Amino acid sequence: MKEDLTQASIEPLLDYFNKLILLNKEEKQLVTERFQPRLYRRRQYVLQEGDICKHFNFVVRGCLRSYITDEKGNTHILQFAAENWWITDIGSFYKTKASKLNIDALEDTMVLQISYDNLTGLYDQAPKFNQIFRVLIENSHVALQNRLLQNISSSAEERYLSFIQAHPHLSNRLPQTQIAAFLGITPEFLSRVRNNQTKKP
Amino acid sequence: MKEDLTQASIEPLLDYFNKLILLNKEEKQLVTERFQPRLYRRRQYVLQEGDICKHFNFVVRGCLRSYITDEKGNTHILQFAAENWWITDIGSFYKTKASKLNIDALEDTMVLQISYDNLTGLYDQAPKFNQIFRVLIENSHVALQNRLLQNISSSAEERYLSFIQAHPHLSNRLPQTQIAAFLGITPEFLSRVRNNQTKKP
DNA sequence: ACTACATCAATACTATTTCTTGATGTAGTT
DNA sequence: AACTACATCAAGAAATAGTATTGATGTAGT
Repeated sequence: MKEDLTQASIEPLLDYFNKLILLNKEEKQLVTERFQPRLYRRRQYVLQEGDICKHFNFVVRGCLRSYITDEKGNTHILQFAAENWWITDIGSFYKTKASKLNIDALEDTMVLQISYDNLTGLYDQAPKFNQIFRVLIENSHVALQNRLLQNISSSAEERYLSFIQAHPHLSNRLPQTQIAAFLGITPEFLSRVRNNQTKKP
Repeated sequence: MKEDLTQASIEPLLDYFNKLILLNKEEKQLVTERFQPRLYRRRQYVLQEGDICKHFNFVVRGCLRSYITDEKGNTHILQFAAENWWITDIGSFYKTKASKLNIDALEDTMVLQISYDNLTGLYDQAPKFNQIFRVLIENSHVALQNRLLQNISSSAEERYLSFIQAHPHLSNRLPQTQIAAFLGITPEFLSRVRNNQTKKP
């Protein structure tokens, strides 16, 4: 399964913005100028704990994840970002402070990324992007809140079910180890949960 | 083969320096403060062509390589850096100019790295390090010169033999593709050279 | 005691990376 | 024209790494 990742198309990003708010030609041009394509290979870091997050990343192709590693060495996944998703450490990015998160690639991944300076420049040149990025951050916020609510109120099985409902494409694309780390259970237990599921209905 | 790369020990670096010139307690403390541990995963870039090389890197565990890619897309390896070796683009680092080299990780690799500012600070606080880094750069220079001489004067087979003599541990640790890229031949031809060798003696 | 999970270890599978080999080609000697 | 020292391409084999499954056993909270 070889795919050409070298050609980064800006189209998916323009489409994404266009669905939120219609862009004119100049605005599309600005986006094209200020976003940079970049390839991250599987297992490669996009951001490492302790570093300052320098980019807002839009995934064109592939899949990234953000996570923390606890004292015991267990990793806890905050977010997956596959095609047409955003991922960054917003706190670190806007406040220019050290991040507590790691972001890395689960697959070879092409992103379109924008630096802080380029983003503030974009805001100045086309204030409309303030609104776009506000909406975008709102969306992330809502997703995060749902996830937290899920997490504190449901069993592993329920969380698994709502995960496959919310991300049907991811559930059979990502390794179960990753899904387990997202759900907060062991891969072994996830294996058993899945096994039960297939027997039930 | 699981290894703990999360714990970066400063010991190998202190040992390394100590073998060149004895350090006192304060100097060891300075080293500890000014060098940062950092993990690079296999295939991850430490430095990319066009970027400015920001660090002097000492490999604690793992292996890095520096290389260029030519117009045809072939990679030519300048240097491998395994345990207790240094790797950086000295020109880019000291002159703060864009590098022509790439440096990346062949294995998951823990380095201790020092930034330009921290290094000049170290020179100021403990002038002894001027001498240490001079020696260190001399060593690199000699290695480079030998490599060049080898390269312009020997056949692939001879270069291979002197490589395994100079780096016996690397010759069966690195993939042959990498060694071939270092020797300047194709992996296929290296395979045949090796085959001939085993038949001969 | 029962539920909902964890931990450890062994085994089986799958995918990816690396190595080898054969066939064929070429540029520069002899 | 033949020979040497390499390259290129393609296919398959071998080695390694990553992933999934299962059984046995453990534990904290109801």
